[in-house]
Amino acid sequence: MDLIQLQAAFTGELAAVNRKLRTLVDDRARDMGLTLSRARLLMELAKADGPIQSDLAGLLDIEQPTLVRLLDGLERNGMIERRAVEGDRRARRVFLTETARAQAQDILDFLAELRAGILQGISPEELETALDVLRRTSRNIAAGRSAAP
Amino acid sequence: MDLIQLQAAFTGELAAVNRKLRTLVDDRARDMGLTLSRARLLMELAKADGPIQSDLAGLLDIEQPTLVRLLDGLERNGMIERRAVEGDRRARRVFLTETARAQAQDILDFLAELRAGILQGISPEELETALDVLRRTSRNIAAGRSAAP
DNA sequence: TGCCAATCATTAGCATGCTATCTATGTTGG
DNA sequence: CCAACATAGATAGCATGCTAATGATTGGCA
Repeated sequence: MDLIQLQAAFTGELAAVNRKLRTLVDDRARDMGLTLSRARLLMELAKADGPIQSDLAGLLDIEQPTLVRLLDGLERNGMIERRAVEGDRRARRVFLTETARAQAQDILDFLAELRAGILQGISPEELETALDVLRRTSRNIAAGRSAAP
Repeated sequence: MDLIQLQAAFTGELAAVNRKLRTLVDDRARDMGLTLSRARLLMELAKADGPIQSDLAGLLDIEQPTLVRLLDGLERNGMIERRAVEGDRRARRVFLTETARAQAQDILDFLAELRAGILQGISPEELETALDVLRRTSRNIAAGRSAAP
């Protein structure tokens, strides 16, 4: 396989794994009222509760409108709440509700188990290399975006 | 970094790269009337023209309804056409139009160049390892899905 | 001080994923 | 032979991504 084909195979497989991963999580976590994106958001709040929405979007690396809809869903589910910020009437802080806080550890455990399952048989060294490749790809994409706007 | 954290970082970065990649392609290819998904479809047809829709969905590893909408869009753009199959009135074959066929090589070149750009500085060995990790992850997910339905 | 640009959240509208269902057609076994 | 099952495509409806545009505040500078 030459480099061109290898690169094509890599990007193709990247997209495929992503679709499968999302489908798997959405399927497995439906009972908990979760999806992959929602779980990521809750994990972030479990680490640091109470960010304002624009900071949270930055942490999750998604755009604000995407976050707004995620929050709308989680708020309807009673898993998060938005609270006013004193001193800035534009902004709102996001907090886990008590219910969600009680579930948070279960969700984290569930996700860790799921990850261990789908990555079983892959050595730490291989994983480290793959992670490094992904990170450099991320940086290359970011550089390419800003270079030719 | 212990294994648990490594696994979490890997799946997180996987999702992030995917989002960025899709955004990049959608941005860069807009002029050509393309998105990442549409380009994948056209590439497949450039390799082998005229599959019936369900086979094409299998090749692209997406579900039939997803394919139907992709085809609807490409058909509106005049890039593909659906033709009746003699001997089976349920099925339809998908072909590139002449216009799209003329563009196909440009699109393939464009994508190859884009891939080379975002993967620059990554050695074939690293890429091979990363690809292998992705493929094994895919298989693990597939196995997990069928194991506990 | 008072206006204008930046910031925060939201809404609207498009593109892709998915599952669940529907219609039409084909195939097969009793 | 025809009823039941299988297969092809399409439709509906949900969840997430995005960009563009709106509305409400805020803050800074002439």
